[in-house]
Amino acid sequence: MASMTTGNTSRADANRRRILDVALAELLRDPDASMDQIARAAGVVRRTVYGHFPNREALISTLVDEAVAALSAAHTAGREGVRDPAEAVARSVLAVWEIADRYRLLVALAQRTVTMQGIRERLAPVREESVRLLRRGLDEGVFSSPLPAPALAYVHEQTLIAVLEAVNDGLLTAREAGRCAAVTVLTAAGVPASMATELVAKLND
Amino acid sequence: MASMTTGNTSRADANRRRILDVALAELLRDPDASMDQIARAAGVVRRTVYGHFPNREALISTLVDEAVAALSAAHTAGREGVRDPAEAVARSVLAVWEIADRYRLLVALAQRTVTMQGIRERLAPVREESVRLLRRGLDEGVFSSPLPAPALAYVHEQTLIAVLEAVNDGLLTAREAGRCAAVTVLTAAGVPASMATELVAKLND
DNA sequence: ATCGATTTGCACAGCGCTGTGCAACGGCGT
DNA sequence: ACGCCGTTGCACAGCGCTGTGCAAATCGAT
Repeated sequence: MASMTTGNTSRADANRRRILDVALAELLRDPDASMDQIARAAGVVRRTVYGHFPNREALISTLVDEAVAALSAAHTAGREGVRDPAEAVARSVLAVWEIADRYRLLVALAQRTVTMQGIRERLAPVREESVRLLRRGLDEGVFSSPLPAPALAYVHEQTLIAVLEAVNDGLLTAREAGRCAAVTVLTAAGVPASMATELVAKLND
Repeated sequence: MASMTTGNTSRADANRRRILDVALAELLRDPDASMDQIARAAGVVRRTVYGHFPNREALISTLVDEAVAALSAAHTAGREGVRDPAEAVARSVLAVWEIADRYRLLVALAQRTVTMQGIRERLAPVREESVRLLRRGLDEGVFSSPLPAPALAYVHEQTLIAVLEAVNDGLLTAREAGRCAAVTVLTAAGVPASMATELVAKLND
């Protein structure tokens, strides 16, 4: 058991991975899910989870780190080498959509003051990038909103969450949802609906 | 103490009212705030709260009932006798804005599976009205969105939350925020930005 | 079959929260 | 000054969760 923290057997690794995956799903369902709920959902006993993570916070922290990394990558990949802010936002949304569940967890956890304040800090860089992009769009007149860029970023974020929830409730198929989300985010930013749909349609080749 | 639940002394009533008000604020800050936190924030001992409400759920339930009533009233008042869906939505948003904090609590609690599932039920009627209004706007071509009406309702809701949070973070003054929220909701629904700003400006006389 | 790594089962102490009982204390009107 | 009603302080049992210790069982590979 001592080497579980350092050494790497395939068995232990697989379990650790599965615990993390299940924990993501479980925390998505209930942000205050207990270690026992997570363990049982992973087909494992509570004591085993403590073999892989010293405490609850460490588990969540690992999850958050992975999510932030994925989000950051998606966000960056979406907007690199793109001049048009609208297109950058659209690409970014489509990219983030691929890791929607992890994004959702981040937002859900960031809202709870209890869970962690460190999340906001770890999330800050990618949020700032988002704000910069929106501000550029606002300045160039591509976007149009009475809201300042940081506030628009909140709208951007919550819009994604809203569409996510719609998919969750079966109101939308997962396939069309990504494009819908992109179009909605753009129109919320003040891009004419026709222009937004056309742009997003073009991105899917 | 027995008559605290039935009889009405001014003292007890004032306390009860203050407990409810403080509980609203406290639960807004942390949806899982303990009875002790709420009591102390209200300048009262925990035992006293149990004198007014038999248990935690009863307290929250009262809060929810009040909030649903206020929301329902605001929502109805906003759209009665208005033919244009866009104007109805705008008026509704402005009306809801007056009870923003209670609305926020409702949404926050509705998201937690733990707290109550009854909230969704009590919230369902007003949500359905919202969906109907959005659907009418979609059908009449006033709104334009790739999203079906129920999904658009989610976007509507989360957009309000986003602007609320922006105000909370000092990115917006409370005065301008209402109109900003209305404009943003409309543009998210596909109403051209210029038309949305003009309409909302007109509503403030 | 055996060894080492891993998981399990159980027991435990500790913490914070809920809800209740009860006696004492407070203000306020008469 | 008295009585009423609300409030307080304290004590208590119960619950669920966390994190840890330890011995037994189990799995995988040699």
